[in-house]
Amino acid sequence: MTESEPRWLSDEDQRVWRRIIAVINMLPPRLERELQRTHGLSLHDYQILVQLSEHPDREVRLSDLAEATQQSKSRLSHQMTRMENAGLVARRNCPTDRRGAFAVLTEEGWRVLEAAAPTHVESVREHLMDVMTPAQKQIVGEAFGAVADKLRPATRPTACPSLKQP
Amino acid sequence: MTESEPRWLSDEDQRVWRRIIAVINMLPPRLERELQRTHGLSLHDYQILVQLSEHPDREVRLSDLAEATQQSKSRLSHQMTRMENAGLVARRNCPTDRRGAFAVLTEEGWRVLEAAAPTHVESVREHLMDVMTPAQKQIVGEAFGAVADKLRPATRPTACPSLKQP
DNA sequence: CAAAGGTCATTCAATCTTCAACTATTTTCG
DNA sequence: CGAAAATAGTTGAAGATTGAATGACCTTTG
Repeated sequence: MTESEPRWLSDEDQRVWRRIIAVINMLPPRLERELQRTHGLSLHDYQILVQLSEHPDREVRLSDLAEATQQSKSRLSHQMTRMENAGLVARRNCPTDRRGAFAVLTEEGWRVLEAAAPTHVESVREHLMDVMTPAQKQIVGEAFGAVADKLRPATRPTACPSLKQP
Repeated sequence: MTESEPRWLSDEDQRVWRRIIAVINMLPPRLERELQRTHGLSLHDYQILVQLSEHPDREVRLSDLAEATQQSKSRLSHQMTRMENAGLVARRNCPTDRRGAFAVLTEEGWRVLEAAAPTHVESVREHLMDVMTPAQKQIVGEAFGAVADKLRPATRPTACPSLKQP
C-alpha cells in the first residue's frame, strides 16, 4: 500500500460519527448509575444476569457467556468472581469437558434481576428507546445489526484462510 | 408511584436495543486496539488530541474539554497527567481565573495526531461508516443526535427548577 | 498412539476508572 | 462587605479492565 491521500470522512459522516461516539460515551455510565443506585448492580452484572436467565436451567458455559456479552474471558472471569462473592451466580464444573465451567444463576441472582429489570427497562426507555421514533428505531436496528455482525469475531477462521490473491 | 406492571420493551425494541448495546460493547475496544497497535494511543487520548487540535491556539479549558469528550473531570485529570508524561499535551494556568487551567496540544501531540488520524479514520470507516448505507447514516445521525442531546447534562438547572405540579 | 496444536478458563501485573474528599478560587446575595 | 455556596481542578484509594502468560484438558493427525 503506497502512501496515498487518506480518505477523510465527509462533514456529514463526521457529524454522524461524533454523535454515535457521544452516545457511546454517555449512555452506559448513565444506565449504570441508575442501576447501581437502585439495585447495586453494574451494567455488566445486569447483562450477565439476563443471559443466564434466558438459558435452560439458567446456566451457560463461560465461553458462550463471554461471547454473548461481548467481553473477554479474562474480564468475565473476574466479573464472575465478584458476582459469585455477591451471591448472584455460582460456578459449576462441566461434567463432559473438564476444562470448562458453567455460570449458574442463583435464586438470589434471579430475585435481584427480577427486581432490577423494571427500573432498568425504564432507564433504557427514557434515555434511548423513547427518544427515537418508531421509524428511526427500525432503521437504527438494521444499521446496527449490520455493524454488530461485522464486529463480531468470525465464527471459525477455518484453519488456513487461504492467502488472498490480488 | 404505585407498583404497576412494568412496561417491557416490545420484541422489536428489544432486538434493537441489544444490537445497539452489542455495538457499544464491541466498537470501542476494536477501534482502540487498532489505534493502540499502530500509534500507541488509547481512544480517549485520540479524542482529546482531536478536540485540542480543533481549537484556537490548540488549547482548551479543562472543564470544556471534559464536557466535549463526555468524561468526568477526575478522569480527565488523570488522563492529562498520563498524556503530559507522554509529551502529548501540556497544562497552562488560566490567567483570568486562577482556579482554572488549559490543556495545550504540544508539537509532539500534533505530530502524533497527524500520524494516527488516517489509520483511525480508516478503522472508523471499516467498522462503522462504510457498513451503513447513506440513508441509514442519515437516520442514525438524527436519532443519535436526539439521544445525545437528551443525555447531555442540562446546561444550567437554573437555580430552583420549580417543583412540578401534578 | 503420541506429539502438536487448539480450547477453556484463570491468574498476574500494569493501567485505567470511579467516587469521594479536598484545596483554592470565584460568585452570589442578605 | 462578608459568609455561604458554587466552580475548577486535583488527589488517593478502591475497584475494574487489559493483555500476556499459564495450566489443564481436548482433538488432530502423522
